Amino acid sequence: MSRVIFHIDVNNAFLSWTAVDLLNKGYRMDIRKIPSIIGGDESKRHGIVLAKSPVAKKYGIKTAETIYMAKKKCQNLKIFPPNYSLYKEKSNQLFSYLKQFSPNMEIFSIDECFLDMSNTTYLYKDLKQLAYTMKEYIKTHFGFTVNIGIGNNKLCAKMASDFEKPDKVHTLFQEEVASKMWPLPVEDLFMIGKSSAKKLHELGIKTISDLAHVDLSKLQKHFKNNAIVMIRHANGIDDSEVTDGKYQTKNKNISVSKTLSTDTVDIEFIKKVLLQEAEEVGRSLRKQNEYAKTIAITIRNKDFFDYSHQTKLKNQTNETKVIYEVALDLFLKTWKRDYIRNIGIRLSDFVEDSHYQISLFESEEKIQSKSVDQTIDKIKDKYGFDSIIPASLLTSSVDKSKNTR
DNA sequence: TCTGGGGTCCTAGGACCC
DNA sequence: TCTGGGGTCCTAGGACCC
Repeated sequence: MSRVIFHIDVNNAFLSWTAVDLLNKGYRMDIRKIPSIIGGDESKRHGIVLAKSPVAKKYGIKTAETIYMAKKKCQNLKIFPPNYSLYKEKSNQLFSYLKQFSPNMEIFSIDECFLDMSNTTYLYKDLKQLAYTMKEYIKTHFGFTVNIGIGNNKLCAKMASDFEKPDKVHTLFQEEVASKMWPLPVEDLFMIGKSSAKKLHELGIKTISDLAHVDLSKLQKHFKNNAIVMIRHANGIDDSEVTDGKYQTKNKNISVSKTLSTDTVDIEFIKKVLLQEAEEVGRSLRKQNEYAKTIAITIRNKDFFDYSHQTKLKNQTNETKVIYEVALDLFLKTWKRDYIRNIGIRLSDFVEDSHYQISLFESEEKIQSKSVDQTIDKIKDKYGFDSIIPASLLTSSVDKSKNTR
């Protein structure tokens, strides 16, 4: 019994959603029809392209390139700031609509999901027709367009939704792989990024067809175990399941990082940033009721060189104070005294309970610190993240803007 | 010229143990 | 002077995704 999977992908999600919002607010122009982008704030050194209109694409503008470059390619480019809470809202709207069509939906990102339609054939005679119905409903009721890809597995569905955009339904069934997917350049294949594409080209592998027919042992010399997956993908083979939210577990790591307003060696300033970050990751971890065994700090210097350092704790924690102290210690041990552009904290190795040895008694101080966290979390749940700020942050100019994408 | 942020997964290499 | 091998755990760094 072969499976049927849908992949639904919002066209230029951030830009489309901002366009819909502006139109709702009486803005006269549809920014999808002009050269426009959603871009980060250059003054805060977040100056990259987050999304582009089809017209901007015609100018050669690419996602994730610098706004500086994008402006060079198109003089009259219109730039709009991102609005993450709006995007979350639009995303929820879309997913709650789609969920009615199958009990098995996997949310892949804020603007993409998979629907396993395999066991719905008794409900819908013509699944391709159903996809068109969904697409039209979304367009007329929500105001933005999607691409829907249909295939016998997740990979094919995802590749299909990427074919021609926007506002299209495409199929990529097993028997269509050779005609529809093999002619494409190898870098179009899911999970072939810049680095793999470069190596493949050097090996004379230019198309997905080339990759589908390459000798496994030859490829393994360059890609190790990954070669197997690459060749399977090139042949349209993928056994992975659509995993419903109820099986989707909590995050396996939680991280936060901030690009500073200027490159700095000011340790007092860095301490303030670390404290704020410890508060953020600690809170996220407490929210999923887990404790971290590993804490890491990540540093990016002014030359864009990244380095990191991590440590495994004897006793897992989710306390802001402990996270901060460990992170600061790691930082001081690692820092090369170079000018810092970006600093972050990452928590990983989660466990569900806080039980550890030395349980004869917890120190008074520790119990107090825990109850402080609980109190702060409660207040922030009620009044918002910025309602309580550690005293030492009140005088700092740390950028508190958060990215929810 | 200026280059975000938050995830997942994998691998190389060192430490350590038997 | 030449000197095992395997397993496991850990860290750092990289590739990829949106």
